[in-house]
Amino acid sequence: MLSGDGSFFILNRRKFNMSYKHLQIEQKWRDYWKDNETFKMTDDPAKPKFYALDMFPYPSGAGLHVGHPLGYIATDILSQFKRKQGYNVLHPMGWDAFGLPAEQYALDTGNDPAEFTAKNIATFKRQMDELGFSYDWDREVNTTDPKYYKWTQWIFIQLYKRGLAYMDEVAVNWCPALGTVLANEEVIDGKSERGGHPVERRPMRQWVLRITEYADRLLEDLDDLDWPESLKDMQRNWIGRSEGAQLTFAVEGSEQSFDVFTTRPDTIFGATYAVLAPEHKLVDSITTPEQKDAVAAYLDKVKLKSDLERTDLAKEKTGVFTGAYAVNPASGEKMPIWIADYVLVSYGTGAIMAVPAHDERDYEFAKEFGLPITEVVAGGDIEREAYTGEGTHVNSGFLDGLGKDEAIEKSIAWLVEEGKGEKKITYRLRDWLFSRQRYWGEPIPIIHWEDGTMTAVDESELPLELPVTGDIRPSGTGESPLANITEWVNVVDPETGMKGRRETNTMPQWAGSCWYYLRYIDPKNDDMLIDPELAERWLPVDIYVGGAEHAVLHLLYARFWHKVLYDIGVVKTKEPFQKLFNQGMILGEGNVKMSKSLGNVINPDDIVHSHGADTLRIYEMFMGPLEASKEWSTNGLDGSRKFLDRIWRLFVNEDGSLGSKIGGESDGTLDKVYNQTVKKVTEDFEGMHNNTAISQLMVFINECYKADRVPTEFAEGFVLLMSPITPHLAEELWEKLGHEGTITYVPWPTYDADKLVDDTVEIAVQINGKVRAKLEVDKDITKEELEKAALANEDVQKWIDGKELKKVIAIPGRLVNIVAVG
RNA sequence: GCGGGUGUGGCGGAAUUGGCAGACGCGCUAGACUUAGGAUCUAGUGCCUUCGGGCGUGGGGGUUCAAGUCCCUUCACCCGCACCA
Repeated sequence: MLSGDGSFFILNRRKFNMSYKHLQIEQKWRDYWKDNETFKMTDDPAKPKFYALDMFPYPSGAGLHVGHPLGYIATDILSQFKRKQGYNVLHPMGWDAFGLPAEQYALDTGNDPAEFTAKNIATFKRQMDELGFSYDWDREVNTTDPKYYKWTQWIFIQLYKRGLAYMDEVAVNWCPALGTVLANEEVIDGKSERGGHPVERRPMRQWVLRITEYADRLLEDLDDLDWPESLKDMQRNWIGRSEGAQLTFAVEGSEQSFDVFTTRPDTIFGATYAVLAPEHKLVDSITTPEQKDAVAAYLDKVKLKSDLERTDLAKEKTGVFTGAYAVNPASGEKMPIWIADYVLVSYGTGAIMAVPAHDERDYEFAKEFGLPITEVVAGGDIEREAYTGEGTHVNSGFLDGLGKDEAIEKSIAWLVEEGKGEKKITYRLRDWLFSRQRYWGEPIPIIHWEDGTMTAVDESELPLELPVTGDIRPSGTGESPLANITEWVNVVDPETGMKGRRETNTMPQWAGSCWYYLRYIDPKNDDMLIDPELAERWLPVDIYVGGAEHAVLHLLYARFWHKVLYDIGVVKTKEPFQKLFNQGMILGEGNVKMSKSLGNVINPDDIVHSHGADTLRIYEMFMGPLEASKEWSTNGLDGSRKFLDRIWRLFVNEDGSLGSKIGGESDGTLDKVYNQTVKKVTEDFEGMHNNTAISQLMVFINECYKADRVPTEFAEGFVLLMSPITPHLAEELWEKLGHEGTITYVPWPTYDADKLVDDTVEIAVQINGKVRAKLEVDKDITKEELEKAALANEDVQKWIDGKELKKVIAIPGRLVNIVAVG
């Protein structure tokens, strides 16, 4: 629509009020704010603080689309609202700028990812400015800036020093054809997304963060957070705490043994076989010579399956017998040891005791391979299916006759006594795979020495900068492209002369976003991550708004780092984000996702041009509740613009002077609706119910149109109420009302509760629950008087004539309900 | 399968503790103004109706003087997790 005949704009000039020139007005105030540094935050300890945070974006090449600003508008409204309420507001923005797309783009075009990123950031920033966001750009952070990632690296070193960062052999997606390791999302159906080459699981030495050590605290501290319950549940499920027992099984005829984890140690007498995950380290050593070939064949088959496929193809159980047996510590029976991929190496101990009578998966497997099934809990029919319900224990020796909870307790006590097991808590949460074999990320500040030791880079040498290079192609060895930059990789200890090699892995995109909310508070501090006094004043974040797609990973990782920083005394709060809000999505017309391929992406630049930034802001808030997914509607957008036109016509005459209705003292006409509006808008902004706040503002304007005049006090109050939503329009009207300078810090209007109620109220009278009449009565009427008045009413008389009155419920201020029969 | 959520006019959505369902906007209808109207202003707009009224918040049942709201049951859709021992 920006190309060609330009008819779109001609159309819109006719469609909308010509005297409300949004392009001029919006530009004028953007310039004013910039020239006067209106939104620069100066910390005033005398004021209460408010920290409104958005999830900062990845600056992609595509720029913003209309879905992006939804949450940003909401936090901006809250920020502008709080400023007027006398808060010191911290409302910053920054860039999560490391990440794969820039690296891919650089590979494709031969450009430097840093240049590409800088260009994208400039576009995002321009777009945000044009939407009138009140960010303090002096506090902008950029995760790819060495001054910023100096501290990301510093945090890594603290993790390393505390034993929370370690190296381990982890299976990764290795693509031999591309010579690189792929992220899970780059692997589709076992093939590489780029080129469709085969991908295999291959163990490599990786950095891992010990987040599991914080699992309990991450779980417990959720309780006190003001987050959506569904999101807290997602985190709880992700952490997946599970109580049970760990017990040891001896392998018959060998010195070896293996541990299993079970939540049902009480069913131990029903364990008729054991299963190891294919990757279990005992697999090789216990397999008997006769079974070697079968086991090898099975392992080959499994290796080609990705994690996803292994779970997808869940219908049929597969497995192979090792030839070895374990001994059931309770019954003394021999249990064949099998290998099957329904047991995951990454959960528990990677091995299970199978109780087919009381576990659906074990039951299926036992049926498939003809393994024995022994009932130990009565109540089901194990001929037909596994019984997982409650029941009395049978065939279980000393557990016979007990119920589930008692049996669990007693079995654990017995295991402990016999030295064969113990109580154990297991988590679904796994340690965090932290290294990436990529160029465009924070270098991990570790040096591997030729004597086999490794050390962290000295903190005084940070930041360890990412070397600029023209060649960021994969090294081909599975190492990151940094491995090719010999002058960077190779180091010599100046004191001992020992040679070493820098870690070539880089950090994942999550790293920089784990702590950015801290840096906004003290963005230019070169001596420490954050000044402790400032941290104490500004934390926790009062409101954090972002998409639900980050419900688990980002929010869990950031909480983890925050707790580590708490432990080392950097911050004084246990949690970073006290209150969190997930905004919904904006869908294209037809309720489909906006996407390039569908061609239904709406670019905010176009709307800012055609309708104005204020229209876009108010429309996105008026569409519906912030948390809901909503369909974009051009008609709805026009409606929002019409509302602004309506305001403009009320406040401004054709010749640009202050509207002729505006001015003077109140004659009482608008008192009630004005005070209601102040009350509702104030409460709604506080609770982020911006859609209903706007509807109340519309009600007020409708009433103004019906009134002869709008007193100055109400006109000014209204402009203040509008200003967080439509800041440009509000500034312009504020000026028309005769004020100089910005409206930003003008105190928020208050309401007079006495003006909210009339002297008389309308009361509905129901007969048998149906409204049959309305009464106009004094607001302070008593219950008895109300009842009398209702029964005396003509319409009511008509309805109850000849009937027996069973009961009359009269509630002053609400209604009267008369129960009559006959 | 497990966990969480949502179902209200033609459409987006409002409705404190259970107390007049449908605020506000879009759309639609009529009138006014007008050379003109996709502008503006005013009024109307849940459905049915024999004009008395009746029926209405996904369906069925219940509690209550009173249910969109509470309880039971059922259906549909959405989100997350998914062989987690």
